[in-house]
Parts: sequence; structure tokens; C-alpha cells
Amino acid sequence: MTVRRPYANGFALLIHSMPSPLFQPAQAFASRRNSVDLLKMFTETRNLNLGKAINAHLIRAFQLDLIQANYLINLYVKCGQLHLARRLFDIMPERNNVSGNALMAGYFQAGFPLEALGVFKSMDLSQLSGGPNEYMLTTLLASCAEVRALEEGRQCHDHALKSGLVSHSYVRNALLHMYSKCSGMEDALQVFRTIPGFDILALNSMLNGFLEHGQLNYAMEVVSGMVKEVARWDHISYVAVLGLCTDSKDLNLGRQIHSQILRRGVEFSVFAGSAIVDMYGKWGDVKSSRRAFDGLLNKNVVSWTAVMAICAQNGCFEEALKLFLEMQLVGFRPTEFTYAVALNACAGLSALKNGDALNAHAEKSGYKEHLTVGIALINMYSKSGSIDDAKRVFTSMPHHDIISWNSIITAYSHHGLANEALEAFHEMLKEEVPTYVTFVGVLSACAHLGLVDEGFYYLNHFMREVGIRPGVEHYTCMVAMLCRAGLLDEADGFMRYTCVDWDIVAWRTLLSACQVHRNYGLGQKVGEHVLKLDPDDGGTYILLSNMYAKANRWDGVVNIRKLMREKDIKKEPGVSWIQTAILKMVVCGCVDNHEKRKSEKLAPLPSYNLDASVLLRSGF
DNA sequence: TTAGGGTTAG
Repeated sequence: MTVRRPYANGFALLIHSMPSPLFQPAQAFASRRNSVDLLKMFTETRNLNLGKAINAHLIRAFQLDLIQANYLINLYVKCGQLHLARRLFDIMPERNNVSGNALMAGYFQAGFPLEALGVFKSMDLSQLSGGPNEYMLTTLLASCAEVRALEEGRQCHDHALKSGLVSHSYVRNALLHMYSKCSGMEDALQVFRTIPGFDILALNSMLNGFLEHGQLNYAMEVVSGMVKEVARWDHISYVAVLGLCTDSKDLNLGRQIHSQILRRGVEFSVFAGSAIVDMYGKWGDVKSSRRAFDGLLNKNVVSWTAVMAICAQNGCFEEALKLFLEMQLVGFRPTEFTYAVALNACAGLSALKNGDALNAHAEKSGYKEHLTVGIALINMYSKSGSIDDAKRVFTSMPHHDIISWNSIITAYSHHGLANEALEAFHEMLKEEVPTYVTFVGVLSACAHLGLVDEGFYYLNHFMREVGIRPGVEHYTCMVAMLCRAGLLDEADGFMRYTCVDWDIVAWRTLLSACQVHRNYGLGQKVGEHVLKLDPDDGGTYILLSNMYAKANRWDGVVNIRKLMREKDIKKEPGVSWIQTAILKMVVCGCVDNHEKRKSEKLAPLPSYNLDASVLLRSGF
């Protein structure tokens, strides 16, 4: 027997050649119970050093038996020392369900579900008399759920049925959770039907499963059941229901849940708090979102990032950046998500310098390698006008996913580099499957190049071949494409005869083209239609007033102004544009000064709009 | 098992 001394750190540097039995009946400790009691105590108090000392002692005295080793594994796991737990596990000549599950649960809870499954696979099944027990089965199922291992999950289900372990409620819940993550909800529903009564854990799993699969109606049914039958929800229920209210835009239910949380005094978990902040923000109610955030007792980097994201998504870019600074002042370090949101805010402001600074900041903190950050950088540089930097970020990224490809394709297209966009698209096809967004970029590039035939080929053949149904964004690109090629009547016909739920953006595309191509007849017709569609859209008035100004139609300009007054949309930023339109006419000599003064009475011109030379310089 | 992010037409 070779025993090396001294044992480093008091821990066994074992001794693979040890003929064993390494595990001997206890003697040196007054009883094995003593050592077990000590190990339990040190586990509770997370006293790693004393645990190690006992470990060393037991080994020196050849007293370490299976049960003590299991307690030690548990102690190491609880102290976050997975490598020590693993080392001990690997040298144990005998193991059982408890040893396996202690290590597996350790890996799973530390976020390593694959390793947990690996431990199971490495175990000799003869050590597990009768296979995994209910504890190990639960850990196995949870790990399968995490890595979407449906086949292995089904094997666990078989075992649960054969062994009768399926009668344990936590095994059933774990099965339900596994199916809801890995397979369609039908399998989950079958398990759900075997669960008697109204189990909140099972209901949570069903709810989250339906939410994840986008089946909001079914999710709502589950919530109705919960409202009627379950008096006490847990935090997970609240978070899930808030998620449903966010997705389904159910303002009533969302507000009810929020006030219920406040009324019941349910302690605001940081999870539920962030979900509430997110919910109001996704409804577009930034004020309530901000108020909810300010009222949070528990904040963490996630809630800060959530409120920043809400600001940025609703156009409050400066606010988002202010929050980014504030968050760091109170001591939270940004994550890759936080950087992505902050970069997005810079993109919204075209704030190249701030974006550059954030780039350096992210690089220093080691977050630049993250896909999310790379994509946000591409977007920021592209929207700030620096396509070269966007390209540089893209080529220096360690990995590309479909979103990063979509980002660079869109960036090229926005910069009028349509050929580069199409090149990138074909390059992408070697690695990734295109998505809905990919074709928005591709078709917009075709529109820039006036490639009408190619555009229709992508729309009618390519997209269908890869199973993507074109949506209104794609069809709007087609309208823009026809318009760009000067085919306005064709664009008009395309819109009238294609069965698409056209939105204001699409109609405005055509209207704008009418203005550019001076097709005033069609423009007037389209304009009337667009005004009916949304009489409060300031942008339409801008386009129309510009068009009438170009057509020297003073009556048209005045009429637009009248309509704006009737609709009381003078607060729209477009108001100054009608004045600009009038001024343009004055500059061009279409309207004399008398008419101009008349117009000033109608709409007093702000001084910055009065300077005709500015307009002339701008190339009007 | 619960919260936040990055790509979308004019």
C-alpha cells in the first residue's frame, strides 16, 4: 500500500493503487454517527475547512465509508467545491443513488446539466439497485429539460412507470416540466391529467409551457383555473402570469395582478418586480414601468437592464443611458445584456462617440466577445453612419449566428450597399438558415438596386422554398421596389390586388413615391385613402403638403392645413413642415409675399424656418 | 422550473 504524506490541504491525495477496502467500519471516531453529525453541521455552516479535515482524518484512519463519503460530497457541493466532490466521487469504490444524486444535483444547480447527465452515464447501474430512485430521477428529468434531451427524458418516463416512481408527486412534476420544455404540450398534458387536485407547481409548468410555445389561449385557461382554484400562488406563478399579461397585452389582468401583489403584501421578489417593469414597458407605458422600477425594494442588474431596455425600446434613449450610469454608481456591474441595451440607445441617438466609448468599455470588461454585444455594436455603428466600423466588428466576431448575419445584411442595405448585402446573404446561406428578418434585408437591398425581377423571385420562390411566409414588411419592400423603378401604377395595383393587411407605412411608401415622381393624380387619390386610414398621422400631412407645394397647388396646401386644424394635430412635429412647404413655394416664386403673410396668419412660421437661404442651401 | 438583451419594411 502506498500512502503519500502529508496529505495536501488535509485532503486525500489518493492513492489509486490502494487495494482497498478504503471504506472500513468506523472505529477511530467514537462512532460513525459522530462523524456524520459533524459533517451535517459543517455542511449547514458551510465550513469547508473543517469538512476537509474530517475527510483527511477519515482517510488516514481508513474509516471513510460510503455514507460518510456521501455526506462529504454533499458538503463539498454545498460549499461550491464541485471539483472536490467530483474527485471524491471518482475514487469511491462503492457508490449508490445518494452519492450519484448529490453530485448530479450539485452540477445541475450550478448550471451544468450536461455534466449531471454525464455523471449518471458514468455510473455502473449495478450500483443503483433497481435503477435511479425518485430523487435521482427528478434531477435527471430536470437536467434533460434543461438541455432539451427528449429521448433521455422519455427513458426516464419509462423507468418511472415501470418502477412505480411515477406515484411521487415531484417525479410527476419533473416529468411535466421536462415535456413542456422538450416536446409539444400534448405529452405534458397527458402527465398533467394524472396529477390529482390543483398542484401549483404543475400549473406553473403548464402555464410556462404554453407561454413558451406561444399558445396564449391555453395559457389563459390555465390562469383561469389558478384564479378559481388556487388560493396561494408562489413567486413563479406571479412571474408566469405577468409574462402572459405582457404577451397578450391583457391590461386588465396585469393591473389586477400588480395590485394584488401590492395588496397582499406578497414580498416583492426581484423576479416579479422585473416582470412588472417589463410588462408596463412592453405595453408602451414607460411612465408606469418607471414608477414600478423606482418602487422596487429589491433591485439587481436584471431589473436595471429591464428598465433601461424599456426606455430604449420606447425611444427614450437618453434616459436609458442615464440609467446605465446610475446603475454603476449604485454598484451594479453591467452584463452583456446591459451593454447591448446601452449600445442600442446610442444607436437610437446616432451617438457615435458614446458608442465608441461603450465599445472600449465592453472590451475592457471582457464582454465584447459576446454575440449579443457584437450585434449591438454592428447596429450602433451602422445607425451612426459608420458602415466600415460595423463591417469590422462583424468580421472580427468569433462566431456568427443568424441574427448577426441579418444585422450586417440590413446594415449594408441601409447604407445603399445593396450588392454587398446580397453577397453577404449568399455567404450566409452556407452557414445558416435564413429567417423572416433576413428577407426583409434582402428585399430592401433589391429595392435599392431596382432589381424588381430578383425581388419577385425571392418573394414568390425562394422564401416559399425555405418555408417562410412573406409578411407585410416584405410586401412593403416590394412596393418600394416598384416605386423605385418608377412603376407607380404597378405599385398601386400590387397594393390593391394583393391580399395583405397593408399598414400606414406601406401606403405612405406609395404616397411618398408619388411626391418624388410628381405623380400628383395618384398622389391625391392615395393621400385621401391614407388620411382615412389614419387621420392623426402627422407624417401623412408632411408628405401631402410637400407634394402640393411641389405641384404649385396652394389650395391643396391650405386644405391640408385646414384638416390639421380640424384634427387638432398642431402639436405634431409635422406642423413646422407645412410651414416649410409654404416657404418652399415662396422661395420658388409660386406664392407671393401676400400669400406668405396669409399663411403666417394660418401658421406662424418659427424663425428657423423663415430663412429661405437655408432651404436653398439644403438643395431644395 | 421563475425576471432583462441583440436583427424588421418607408
